[in-house]
Amino acid sequence: MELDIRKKKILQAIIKNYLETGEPVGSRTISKYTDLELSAATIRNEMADLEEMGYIFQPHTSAGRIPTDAGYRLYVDDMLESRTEELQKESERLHARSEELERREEELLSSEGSIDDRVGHIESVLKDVVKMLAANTNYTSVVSMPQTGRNRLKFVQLTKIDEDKLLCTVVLEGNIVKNEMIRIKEEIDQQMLLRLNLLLNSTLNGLTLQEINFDMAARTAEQAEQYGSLVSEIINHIAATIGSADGIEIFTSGARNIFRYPELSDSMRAGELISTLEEKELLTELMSDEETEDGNRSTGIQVYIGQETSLSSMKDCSMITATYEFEKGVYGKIGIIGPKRMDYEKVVDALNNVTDSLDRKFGKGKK
Amino acid sequence: MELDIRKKKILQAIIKNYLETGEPVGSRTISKYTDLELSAATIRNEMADLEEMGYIFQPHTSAGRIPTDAGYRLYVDDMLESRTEELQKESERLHARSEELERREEELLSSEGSIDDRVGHIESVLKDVVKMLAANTNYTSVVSMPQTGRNRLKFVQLTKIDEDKLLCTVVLEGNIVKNEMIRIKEEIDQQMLLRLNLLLNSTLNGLTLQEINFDMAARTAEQAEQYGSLVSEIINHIAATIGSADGIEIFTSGARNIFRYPELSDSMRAGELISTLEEKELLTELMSDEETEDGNRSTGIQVYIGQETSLSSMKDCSMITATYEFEKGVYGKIGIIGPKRMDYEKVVDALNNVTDSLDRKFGKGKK
DNA sequence: TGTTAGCACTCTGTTAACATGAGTGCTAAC
DNA sequence: GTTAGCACTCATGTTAACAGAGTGCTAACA
Repeated sequence: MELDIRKKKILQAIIKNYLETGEPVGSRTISKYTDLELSAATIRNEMADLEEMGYIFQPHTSAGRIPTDAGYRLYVDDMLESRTEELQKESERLHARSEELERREEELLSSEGSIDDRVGHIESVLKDVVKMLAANTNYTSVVSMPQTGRNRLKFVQLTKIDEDKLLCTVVLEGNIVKNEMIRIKEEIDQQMLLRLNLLLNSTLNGLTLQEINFDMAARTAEQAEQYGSLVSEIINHIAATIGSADGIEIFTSGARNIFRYPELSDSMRAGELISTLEEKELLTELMSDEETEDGNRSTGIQVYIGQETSLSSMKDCSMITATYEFEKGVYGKIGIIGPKRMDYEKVVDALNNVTDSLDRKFGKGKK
Repeated sequence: MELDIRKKKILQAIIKNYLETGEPVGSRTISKYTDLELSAATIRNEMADLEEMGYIFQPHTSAGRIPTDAGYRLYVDDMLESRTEELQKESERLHARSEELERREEELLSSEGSIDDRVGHIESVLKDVVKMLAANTNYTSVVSMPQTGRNRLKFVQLTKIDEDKLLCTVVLEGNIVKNEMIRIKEEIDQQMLLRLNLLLNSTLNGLTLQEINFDMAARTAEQAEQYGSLVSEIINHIAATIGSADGIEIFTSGARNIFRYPELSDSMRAGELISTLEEKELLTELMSDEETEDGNRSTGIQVYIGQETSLSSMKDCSMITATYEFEKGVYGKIGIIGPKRMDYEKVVDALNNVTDSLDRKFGKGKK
């Protein structure tokens, strides 16, 4: 069987209607809803075909039709295609369309000082953005802090805080900073500290977690004379620190929006969803900046429908993510989680706007 | 009317029964449940009295009775009293009783190195603890990072990271560390950086946020000669950093446990609760380490029943918090949120155990 | 005077029967 | 290929009946 234009139009009409109402949609509705001027009976025949092709299904005999994941997929792909075309042709119009949204974002993001304060405040900026996004879309939204690709060490520094405490500051490429307080057994003098700092920096600079191994820790420790054991422990700590930076930090907002959608809000489903949002580890996979080279990568928009996320807790959800650039080569992701019948179009627009703003604010230099 | 022993026993029986079943409890049940050997009719009379006194109420005519907040209060206060007595008399038994619980905690908390790694890992330790607590109690649990009382500045350090970036590391009393990346307009040499560090430390050391005002920023800036404007901006950043440290960091776990309790799990209520758990700001008040000097302060256990939290989202919940000591004088709180009919006794025990473990691990030196 | 048995009354939750309405598939006619 | 008509199915909502649990009250009892 072939998916001709008419079938596609009907499918689109079904989906659009279902997105709006959330109710199974019947042939009569479509007959009136579209400009196809077809009777309900005809539509019924076409719908039977569409069902056979796997794009729609009936929740029970004698109910209207609901899109399947495949149906959504088709719809979304079409939408994304026309969206990117549109984007290329007249990106301004896109902005104008959600003008109000953007105005609010601008307001939120613009607050300049004579020092560029962008780096220190990412966390709060992202929290604000994710909050606003959730409030504007009525879906749950999620953002990940920028992730350094390989987490190369850029700079280490030990500082004496108390007689028995050293502060170990680790800066990774992409200017991710981590601290660790280390308690030491015997006091250490400033002179020695300076030497240790030099030693650590010269040895560890530019290395990734994988490259800091037992062997080199031992060799470095040797050079530190009587502080050998201390140094090797410090290196362990540094490795652990880098490792912990590998865990992506994620913020969520608008979890309660789940309850707006009956298909997600029964105890079981909602509980599972809330869990994954709270524990965040499970979201890591979805929010990590993996390198896929499919067509949509250009706009950075990625759509996961139902099972496509491979998280069982999200089998009734869709998720849309977009990538923003923090520093050159350092990306983070921002996403929206909603019911499968979410307003994909609106969400894609909203995410595009947000990432534009973030890119302007952070990455690609302000306009 | 007087609350004699018999009435108290009946009230206790009602509450105990309600905690177990979650159903309104009737006179017949009590007549059998207690060792008072009274007929249902008698109990009914007493219950009418208890209702008049405001300790119990009927959800509707011809239903059993449910405790009011006042009823719970009475019950909890009695329980806490006997608990602390018991604690003083034979604290070992208490430990033995929840032996299994404690074993798990110990396992979780004990992992020693030759460097004392306690400081760097609080965050992960607390996350583990809160997770375990939620899993063991089947309630939602919450923990706050240690809060420095007044957030005095202990140490500042500027470090050059790139030509145009300084890393500003701020250490507050209680060894809370904060970083901020500052982008500067013109490069600065090491010599000058050293001087700025000295200047900043000598000026700001020991100050709280309140004490860092515009006036002194100006005076300090003067001393920095051509870097005056830079210094005053840096001071602003430092102030902001301290300010942000005032915001308590809170982790939650087991939010989904809300759905175990029907009285919390309808969309409205659950949504509101999830929101306050997600946004955390609202919890700040409850989790901040204010100095009350009521009796229960000794054990650090605090119980909020229903409206007592003053959060409307938690009007159907109870919350129990306990205080743990991180460093001398630096406390954090750990708490449990559940339905009003939660198992107060079990939760108090669990919290006592957890804070004991944390104190042993962090504060009062390992045993 | 405190306690108890008995009884009428109230409210909830469940079940069954029934009507309604939306939607389908199929057939026959256009 | 399209449409009108019709019988059939299924979910939903309403109503009535009924059992069960619990109360308050009264009268009897120790």
